[in-house]
Amino acid sequence: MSRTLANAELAVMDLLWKKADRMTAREIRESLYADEKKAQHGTVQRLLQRLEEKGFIERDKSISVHFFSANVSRESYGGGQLESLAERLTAGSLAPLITHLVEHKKISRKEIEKIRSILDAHSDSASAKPVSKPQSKKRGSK
Amino acid sequence: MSRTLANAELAVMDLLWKKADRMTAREIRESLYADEKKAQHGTVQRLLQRLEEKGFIERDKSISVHFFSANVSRESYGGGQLESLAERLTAGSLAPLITHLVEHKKISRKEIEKIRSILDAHSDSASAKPVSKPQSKKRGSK
DNA sequence: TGACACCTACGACACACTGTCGTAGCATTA
DNA sequence: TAATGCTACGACAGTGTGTCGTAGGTGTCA
Repeated sequence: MSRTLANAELAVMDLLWKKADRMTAREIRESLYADEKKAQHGTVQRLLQRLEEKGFIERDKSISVHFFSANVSRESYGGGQLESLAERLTAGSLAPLITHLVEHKKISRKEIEKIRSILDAHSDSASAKPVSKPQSKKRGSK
Repeated sequence: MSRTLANAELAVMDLLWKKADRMTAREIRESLYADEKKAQHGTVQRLLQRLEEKGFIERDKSISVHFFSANVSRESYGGGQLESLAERLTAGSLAPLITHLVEHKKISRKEIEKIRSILDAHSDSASAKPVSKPQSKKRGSK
C-alpha cells in the first residue's frame, strides 16, 4: 500500500466514498470522464487495478462485470495522512500545526467550535460542555 | 513552489529548522551524511539548489561560502500541508479527520488537552483561561 | 606564482510513480 | 457467429527525486 493517493486515484476514491456503495468500472468512467469524447476505458481499469493492489478498494468479481467498493474510509485515510504528516514534521503532535492555523486565522471560528466540541466529548472529565450538536456519543467505559 | 517536500529535502529543512540559524552546505552535508565514507558533495548542493528554487530556503551568497536558512517555518509548512489535505479530502474541514483520530484513540489524552487549550485561548469568549494542563474547561458562555 | 583544498553550478542518469492508451482475450447476448 | 463490452496488462511519456561527475571559481600558503 503506497500510502498516498495520487490525483486520479483520489478522484476514484472520492466517487466511491460519495456513493457509499459499490460501483462498476463503467459507472466510474462515466462519472470521471463524462465530457471526454473518447471513453477512457483502459485508464479507469488501470486505476482500479492499482488501487486494489494498494489495498484502497475491494473488487467483487463474482460476476463478470466487477463491483468496486472502498476498503478504507475517507476519514480513515485522511486520519492516516494527518498522523503521517505530524509524524514527519512535529514528532507526532498535531498541536503545533493547529496552533499555527488558529493563530493565522486559517481556521474559521465555526470550525474551531466544531473541533472543540469533538474534543470536549472525549475529554477525561467529559461532560458539562453544552455542545450544540447533542453528542451522546457514549463510547462507554474502557 | 512545488508544494510538498520530498524525503531528502525534508531532512535538510529539518536541520535548518532545528538549528534555527543559517548553515553552510558543508555543515548540512556533515550532518546528513555523517557516516558516509564518500562525501555527498554534489547531492547536497543539488538539494539546496532545488529547495531554493521552490522557495523553501534562502541563500546568502555575500561571501563565497554561502549561508542557507529556512524561508518557511516548520509550522507554516505543516499548516499548509494540513490545509491542503483537508482541502482535498473534506471540503477544507479538519473536524472529520480529528474526529476519526480521537474516536480511534490515535490522539493521546494529553494531546487532546493541549489542542483544547489552544482552541480555548482563541475562542470568541476568549476570556483569560489559565490554560494549563489541568482541565479547567468551563468557559460556558456561547 | 603555482599547488592544493574547497566551493558553486549544473548536466546527466537511474529509478519510481502517474496517467494514459492499445491490444489480447473472455463473457454475454442478439 | 458477430457484435459489444468487459478484464488484464504491457508499454510509454512525463515528472519528481536522489545521486554523481565535472567544469570552473575562490582562498590560502609556501
